[in-house]
Amino acid sequence: MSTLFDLPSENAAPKGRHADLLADLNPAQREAVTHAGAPLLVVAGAGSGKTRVLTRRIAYLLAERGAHPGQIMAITFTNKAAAEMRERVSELVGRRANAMWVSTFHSMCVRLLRREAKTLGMSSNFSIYDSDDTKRLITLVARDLDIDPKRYPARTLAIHISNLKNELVDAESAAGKAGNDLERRVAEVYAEYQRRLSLANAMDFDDLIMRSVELLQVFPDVAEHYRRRFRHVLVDEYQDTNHAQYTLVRELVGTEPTESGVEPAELCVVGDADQSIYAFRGATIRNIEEFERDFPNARTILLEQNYRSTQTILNAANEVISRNPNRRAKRLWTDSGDGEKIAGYVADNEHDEAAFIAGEIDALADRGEAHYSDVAVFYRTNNQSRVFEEIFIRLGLPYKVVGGVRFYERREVRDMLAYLRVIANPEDTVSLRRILNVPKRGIGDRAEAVVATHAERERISFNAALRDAVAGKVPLLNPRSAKAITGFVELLNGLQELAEEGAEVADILEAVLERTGYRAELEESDDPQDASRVENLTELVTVAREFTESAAELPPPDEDDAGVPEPGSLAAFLERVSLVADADSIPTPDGEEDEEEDDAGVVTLMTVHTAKGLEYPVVFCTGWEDGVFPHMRALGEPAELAEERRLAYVAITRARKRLYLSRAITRSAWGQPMTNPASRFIDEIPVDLVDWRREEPDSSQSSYGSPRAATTWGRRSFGGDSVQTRSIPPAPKKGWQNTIAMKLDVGDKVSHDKYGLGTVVESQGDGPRATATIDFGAAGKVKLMLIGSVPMVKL
DNA sequence: CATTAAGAGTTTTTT
DNA sequence: ACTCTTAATG
Repeated sequence: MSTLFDLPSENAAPKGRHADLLADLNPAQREAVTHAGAPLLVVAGAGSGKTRVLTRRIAYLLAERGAHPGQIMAITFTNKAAAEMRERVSELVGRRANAMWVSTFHSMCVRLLRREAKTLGMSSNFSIYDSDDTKRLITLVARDLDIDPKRYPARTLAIHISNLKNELVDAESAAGKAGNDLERRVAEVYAEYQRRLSLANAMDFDDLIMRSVELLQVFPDVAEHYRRRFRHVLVDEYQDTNHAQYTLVRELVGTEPTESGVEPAELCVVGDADQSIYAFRGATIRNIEEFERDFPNARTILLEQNYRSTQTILNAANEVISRNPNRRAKRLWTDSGDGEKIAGYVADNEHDEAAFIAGEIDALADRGEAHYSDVAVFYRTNNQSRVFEEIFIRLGLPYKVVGGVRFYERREVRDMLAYLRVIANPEDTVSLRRILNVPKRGIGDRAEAVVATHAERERISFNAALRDAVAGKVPLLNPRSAKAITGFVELLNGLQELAEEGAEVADILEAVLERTGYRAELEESDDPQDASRVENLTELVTVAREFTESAAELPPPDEDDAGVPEPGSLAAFLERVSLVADADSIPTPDGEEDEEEDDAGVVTLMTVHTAKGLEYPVVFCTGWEDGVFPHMRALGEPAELAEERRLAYVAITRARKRLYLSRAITRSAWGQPMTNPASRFIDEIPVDLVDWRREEPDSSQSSYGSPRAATTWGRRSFGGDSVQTRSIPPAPKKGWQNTIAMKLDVGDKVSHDKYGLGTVVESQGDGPRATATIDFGAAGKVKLMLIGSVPMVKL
């Protein structure tokens, strides 16, 4: 049916199409779409129609320049962006779009590596380790290498190894370049980590890129094959590429003709250095800044016209970002007018700030000026979401927090995925060790260590060592543990059989949940968290079910996609969940996603990072305080401060019509109230753009000694006017008493709920770090922290 | 081996 | 304040 519909339009006269594709573009956009030949950099300011340019360009390549869809590769950073691009191109060119490679860097590399696994001498069914798996493996490695986990935590080692991989430095060169103790340790761990990854038939996220680069560099014939095929390479969010990704792009398109005369492919990258907010993950704006140097003859097109925000909002954004040094000049403008002023609010504390925002949202909704779904609240760090949640719940404001702990990062989900991964790849040691004793089945640390040592000594995999344990070939193992391991191995065998018989992923999952007793354990528990865990697992089964069902509708795989998993298979499912991070969808302003309740939708709460790429009619930027935003850790580092400023720029430019900026004078952090000055970014916004609804109370007034709240209270008592309510100092919260450390001196007597009566024999420090050593007589001497809810009282 | 207490560390996180 | 990982103890 639909083919009949599609075909004529695809073959329609190019002229008609041509006009359609370019008609509603501005001159710069048009040029970006039609430019041919030399490498092209499109510097696309926020809201300047970047995605439109990319999709039109692809459509134009197909319609006007005789490109075949199979010759097009478009690379993004997120699955969401890839899906959107594919969809929008499909709207323009129909199902021909299926032959294009539109994917994230990582999916693209996985596809490449699975197809070419043989060339690299590996198996194409490798597992993909995410940062959690990576950290676990590094922990194991570091422990085996006797590295002090206090001095070199796995997290630190993982970050360093990741950075090295992003710079395409292998373990050997890392060892050669190591100039201090940390670097030598990192190099040592790096080498062993790689060895263990390969033993587990696994690659981490960074390997996907690095090995792909290696593939193209070491095997010129492979590189040529893909260059011959992909004549057009488009890269989105180019400012977020790291060195490895940059090199990958370079290898893909090539810089000069190959020996057999294949010309470099046509490259088009789109990005905005001002929106680079992932330097902490290895992204380098160098790549976009030096594009013209990297690719001689490159053409650069600047998109400055904005189709999203009011000029007021753009002016604020322009002013803030202009403070960044060494920046290429760029000024966003719009022809849609100034709009309203930015609303500012200075709150006494974070609760006051949240109350103001909730009230404001409520008022906007009442006046019919905005649906809840038009509104977003941004904060710098995830922990700031709590106060908003508290007050939104109290007021019954519908909201959704985006981000935080993601679905696929929840423990129960990861446990289940670990089972699936072991079923698909028994050599996946990290997953295997994760589920070894989950749920508890009597295989403790001791038994695990014995098996691991056996594996190491016999130079066999952990999986093989487990099977040795079953066969009684691990002498140091006590019989009880051996029996437990036998049970576990039999369980796995049964599940593997099920998978080999071709059971659906969802059914395998069900079998795991039943046979392991995982579900039963959660259902028996009376911890309310476990109830939601059961729900998450049910959700996971549903996801798996839908995954298999929708696989049937997928286009047939590429003819030379050997090694790429069968659609709908277990391997395909695992690949999907490894490379797709967000199951939680972000509510959209037009609410096409979940429009369950009334038409008003929900308010969206998220970090500024998460907000990149989104837009909302009404935006609340909260916590604009020095120390919060910009973050304390950025204050002393010019480079980091510049990144914070880009973050601020991203935040401001998300707003279409109304922008609110707020800050709190005091905010509790780490249990202690902190007084923060206004964010320097606020001072960078011209004063005439902001309408301050409330400013900082004049401190000279209150410094006269008489508490200002007390005086105003008495006088206003008859009017019932609540103007002053916000100035009333917040009532001390209950929790405060507990957060202040107990003051104990040597000789003091105490009573502890658990240890009973005791005498302080030593006291160290004060404040939140205070500790005391107390002699409880028969119960012995105990060193206790005095913070928090110590179940102890001073007598 | 499992349960509990102490300790340490808390920015952001597209894959 | 809070959460998670490691140490001590039943």
